[in-house]
Amino acid sequence: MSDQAATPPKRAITLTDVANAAGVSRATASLVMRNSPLVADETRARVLETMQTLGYVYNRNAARMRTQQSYTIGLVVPDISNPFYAELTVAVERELNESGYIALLANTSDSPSRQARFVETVLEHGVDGLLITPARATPAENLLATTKRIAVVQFIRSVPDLAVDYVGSDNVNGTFQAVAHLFERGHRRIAFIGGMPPSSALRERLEGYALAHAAAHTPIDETLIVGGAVSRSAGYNAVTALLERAHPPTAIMCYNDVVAFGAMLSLQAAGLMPGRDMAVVGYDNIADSASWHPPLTSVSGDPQHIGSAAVERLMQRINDLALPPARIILPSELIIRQSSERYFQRAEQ
Amino acid sequence: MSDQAATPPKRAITLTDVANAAGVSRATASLVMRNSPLVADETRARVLETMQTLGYVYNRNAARMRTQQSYTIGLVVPDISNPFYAELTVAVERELNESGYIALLANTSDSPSRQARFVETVLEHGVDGLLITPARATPAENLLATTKRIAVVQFIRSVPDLAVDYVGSDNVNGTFQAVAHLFERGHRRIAFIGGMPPSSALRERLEGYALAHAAAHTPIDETLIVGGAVSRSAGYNAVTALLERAHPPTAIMCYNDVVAFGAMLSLQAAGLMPGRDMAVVGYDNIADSASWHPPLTSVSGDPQHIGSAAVERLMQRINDLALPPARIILPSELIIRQSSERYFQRAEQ
DNA sequence: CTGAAAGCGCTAACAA
DNA sequence: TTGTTAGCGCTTTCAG
Repeated sequence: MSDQAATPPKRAITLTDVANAAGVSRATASLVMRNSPLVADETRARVLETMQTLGYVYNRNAARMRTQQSYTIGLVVPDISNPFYAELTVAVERELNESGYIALLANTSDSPSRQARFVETVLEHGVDGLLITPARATPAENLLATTKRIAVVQFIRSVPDLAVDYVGSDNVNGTFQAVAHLFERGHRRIAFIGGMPPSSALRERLEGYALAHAAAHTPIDETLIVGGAVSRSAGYNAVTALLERAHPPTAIMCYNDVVAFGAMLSLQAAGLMPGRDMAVVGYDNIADSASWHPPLTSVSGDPQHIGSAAVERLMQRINDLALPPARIILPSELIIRQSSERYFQRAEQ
Repeated sequence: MSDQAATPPKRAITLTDVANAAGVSRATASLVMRNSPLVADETRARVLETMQTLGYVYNRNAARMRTQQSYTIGLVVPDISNPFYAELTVAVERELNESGYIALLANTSDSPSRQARFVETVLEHGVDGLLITPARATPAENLLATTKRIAVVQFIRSVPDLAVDYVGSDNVNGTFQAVAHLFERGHRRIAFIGGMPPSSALRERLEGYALAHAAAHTPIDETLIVGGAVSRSAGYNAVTALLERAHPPTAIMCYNDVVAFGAMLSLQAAGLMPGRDMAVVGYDNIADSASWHPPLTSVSGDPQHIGSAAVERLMQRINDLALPPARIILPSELIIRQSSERYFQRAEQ
C-alpha cells in the first residue's frame, strides 16, 4: 500500500488498474469515467475515489481509437500577430473549450504550402474538424480532399469555387455603409488603402466602396485606391504618400483597423489630427479601435462574433457531414467614433 | 477496381489495406511509412505509390498507443491578444513544427482555474510536453503533479518555489539598462507604469528600476511608481494621471511596449511629443516598437528568441526528464530609438 | 529484407 | 447493474 503511494509509477495507471483496485470490471470503470447513469451511486463513488488515490489520468487517445472522435480540431489562421486574428483565435479557443474541444494551432503566414503541410498533419492527428482562414491564393484542389474527409468550415476568407461552409462579415455592405457615411459627412475624395495582395475579403470591400460611390453619383478616382499590405506600417506609408500628392483625399477608408492605426500615426507625424484634418475609418472593430486616440470609426463584424458563429457551424457540420454547404454572412454595423464624425467643410472643390 | 476509386471509403484506409494492395506485410508498410532504411528501394516505391492511389492517411493516434510519443505539446499563454504573446505564439509554433511537433493551444486569460482545467485536458490528450507562461498567482501545487509526469518548461514568468525549467528575459538587468540610460540622458524623475497585478516579471523589472536609482545615487520617489494593468489603455490612463500632477516626471519607464504605446498616445493627445517633451521606454521590443511613431526605445528580450529558446529546452527535457531544472536567462539589450534619445535639459530642479 | 503475432488503453455489444 | 469479449490501427520483437 504505502509502496504504491510512494513509488512513482513506471507505467501509467490504466482503467484496468482502477477497476482492479476498486473491485469492479473495466467496463464499469469506463462507464463511471463517462458519467453513465447505468452505474450504482455507491459503485461510482468508490471508483471515483480509487481514481483519485491512484492518480488516474483518462487516456483520450485510447478512447478515440474506438469512438473515432478526438475532440480536437485544427485551427488555421494566416497571422496571429495581427490583432484581428489574435482576437479571433481567443474567441474560437474559448468557444471550442465550451463544447469540449481543443484546438491544434497553425499559423500559415499566408503560405499555401505551409498550410497544406499543416492540414496533412492535423489529418494524421485525427482531428474532428478544421476551422480555416485559407491562405491567399489557396487553390481549391488544396482543400478539396480534406473537405470530404472531415468537417471543414472556412471563415474570414473563402476559396473561390470551393463549395464548403463559410462564415464571414458582410464586407460589401459594411464597406458600403462606411463609405456612404463619409459621403454623408461631406467628403468627396475618399481613398482606400491596404488589403493587398487580394483576398475574397478585399474584393468584397472594394465592391462596397464602389457601390457607395455609385449611390453618391460620384465617379471613382482610381488613383485614390492605393493598395498596400495589411499592416500598421503599410497604412503609415500609404498615407505618407497620399499626403505628398498635389490633391490629397479628405477621408481614408482603410482595409482594416490595423491599417487605420498606421494611417492615424502617419497623420499625427505630419501634424494632422485624425478626425479633424482627415477622416479615417477602419474595419473589424477590434478591441483597440475603441480605445485608440482618437477612437476609430470602424465596421463591426467583430472577431468575437465571427469566431463563435464559425465554431457553432463547425459543431453542426461535425454532427452531420452531409449538410448542404452554407455561406453565413454576419450583418455588419458601422460604429461611428471621433475619427470620422466631424462634417467636412469644402473650401475649394 | 474502378469501384474502389469511385466509392468514397466508408471505412478509413489503413496500413493493412496498403500492405494488401501492395502485396507486402503490414510491418513492411509500417517501415516504409517511417522511412526505415531496412526496406528495398523497389518495395518502398511500390508501397509509396499504393499509399498515393489509395489516399492513405497515417494514423498517428494508433502509432502513439504503441510508441507513447504523440508529437504534440500543450501551449499555455495568458493572453494571445497581447501582441507580445501573439509574437511569442507564432515563434513557438514555428519552432515546434520544425521539430515535428504540433501545439494544442490554451489561452488562460490569467485564470489559474482555467489553466488547471486545460492542463488536465492536454494530459488526457497525451501531450509529450507543456510550454507554459503560468497565470499570475498560480500556486506551485497546481503544476507539481504535471511536472513529474511530463516535460514542462515555464517561460516569461515562473511560479515561485517550483523547481522546473524556466526561460525568460533578464528582466533585472534589462530594466536596469533602460533606466540607467534615462539617467544618462539627464532625467531624474522617472516614472514606472504598468505590470499589475504582480508577476515574477514585474518584480524583477522593479528590481532593475531600483538598482538603476541606487547606481545613480537617486532616491526613488514612490509616487512615481503607478502600477496599472498591462494594456494600452492602462498605459494611456496612467500617463494622463501623471500629467495632471503638480510635478510630473520627465521620463517614463513602461512595464512593456504595449503599455508604452498607450503612454505615447496619451502624450500626443495632451499635445506633447514623445521623445521631445517626455522620454518613453518600453520592454520586449515587439515588432511594432520599431515601426511606431516615434520609434520606441525598448529592451530586447525578443519574443522570437525566448520562444525558440523555450522550445529548444523543451526538446531537451522531453529527451531526458531527469535533467536538473535550469533557469535560462536570455541576455537583454537596450535598443535606443527616438522616443528617448534626446538629452533632457533641466530648467528648474 | 519480410512476415506472424502480441499488445498499447479504451469502448461497445452482448450476456449474465 | 456488472462482466466478458473482441477489436480500433499501429509498432515491435523475433523468426525466417
